[in-house]
Amino acid sequence: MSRSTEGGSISEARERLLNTATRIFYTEGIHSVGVDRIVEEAKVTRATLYRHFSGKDDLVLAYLSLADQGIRGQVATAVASSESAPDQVRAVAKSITAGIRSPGFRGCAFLNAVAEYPDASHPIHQSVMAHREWFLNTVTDLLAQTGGGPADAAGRHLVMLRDGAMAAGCLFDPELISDTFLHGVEGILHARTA
Amino acid sequence: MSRSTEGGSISEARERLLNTATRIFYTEGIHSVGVDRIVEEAKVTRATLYRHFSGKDDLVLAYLSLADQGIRGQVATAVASSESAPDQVRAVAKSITAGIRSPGFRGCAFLNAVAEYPDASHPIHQSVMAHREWFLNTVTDLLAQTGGGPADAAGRHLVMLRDGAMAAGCLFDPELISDTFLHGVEGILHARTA
DNA sequence: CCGTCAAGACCGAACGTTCTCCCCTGGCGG
DNA sequence: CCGCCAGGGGAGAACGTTCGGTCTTGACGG
Repeated sequence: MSRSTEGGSISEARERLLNTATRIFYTEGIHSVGVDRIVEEAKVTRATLYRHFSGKDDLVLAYLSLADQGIRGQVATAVASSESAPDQVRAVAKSITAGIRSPGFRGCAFLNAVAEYPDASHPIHQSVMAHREWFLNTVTDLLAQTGGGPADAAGRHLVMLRDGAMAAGCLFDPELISDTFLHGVEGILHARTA
Repeated sequence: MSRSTEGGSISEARERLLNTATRIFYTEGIHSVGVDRIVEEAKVTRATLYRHFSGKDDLVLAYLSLADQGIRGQVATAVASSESAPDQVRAVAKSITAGIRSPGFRGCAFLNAVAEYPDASHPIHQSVMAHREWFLNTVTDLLAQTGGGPADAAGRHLVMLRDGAMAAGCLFDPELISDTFLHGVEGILHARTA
């Protein structure tokens, strides 16, 4: 476990910092927590934080980048789990509801972040936009493979449903939200394969 | 214009304060703006703010209450504009897309606020929840009047679509979002009246 | 020797909040 | 008519705390 070979540029303190920041930013928001909290709970000093990140914004960017990687992996796993395009869409939808049902779910990290950074020129806002663009393209491509012509409208429909499910998933019964979402996805699929 | 009779308990400074707070909180978020900004742009002094509100949180609550009143009025107008239940749902949906299309749209004031106040015990969080409960009940009642049995699932579906449309409306082309949303609403209606 | 980290002092600025002082206006009693 | 005063509002200083960020010192280990 202490094997830090292979490149070796990975700092253990940096990892603790990023994990702590991820947990706190996700559950409590960004503007409302100061670097003191993160530094304290990560058991590092301020100097260590600023040695690894250029500032708080950079830490937030790293947090979102980590979340982005996680979701991309999750989608890739879901797509790899099925053969047919419709089932791949269903698998992606199921992975979303799995997140909504999981304890500690606090909504979409990206939607939450963009609510705190409305300025479109801000790097954090742009990071959110980039993630959303990737996700829209990914599900649109997936839907296109189900046949039934251009999937742009269906892709937007699916993303809209996902955004609503993610936003409400921590404000309402997660089971009902998940059921409603999956039902809506089946509707989108049915409209294309019918 | 200076006629301030009739009760006269309405303070002109308070109104300026609340309007300014509404504009700034909605467009820039809550935690990221200080009372100094609001006080300055409302052309009042800090003392005046604290004479009318018990603190910043109270001002935020008043902002959300104002937004709540606005939306309730908007829904009431939409419902009154049509005779049949399906057309009333369409009218409500159109009023939502009108908001999304309007310049300066920054998403749902309540979803944005709750992203900054994840703590369920916080009064601001609870204020958002109360608004959302009212909205869900309202659209569920409306859908129930279209016939087709219990409308709980349809109501949740509609709210989910609305949440997604409001969340993405300021992150993507508002016209495409509006079209996608209205198309989804027609789908919900079609499933009930078919 | 050099990079990493702990520990903590320190900075200027902004935070939410409270304070005092004074002006202005309107109502009321003498 | 006049004097008084209560109260809303403006102006601004100041409160103590926290913010994000920098700096120093010294211990440890490759």
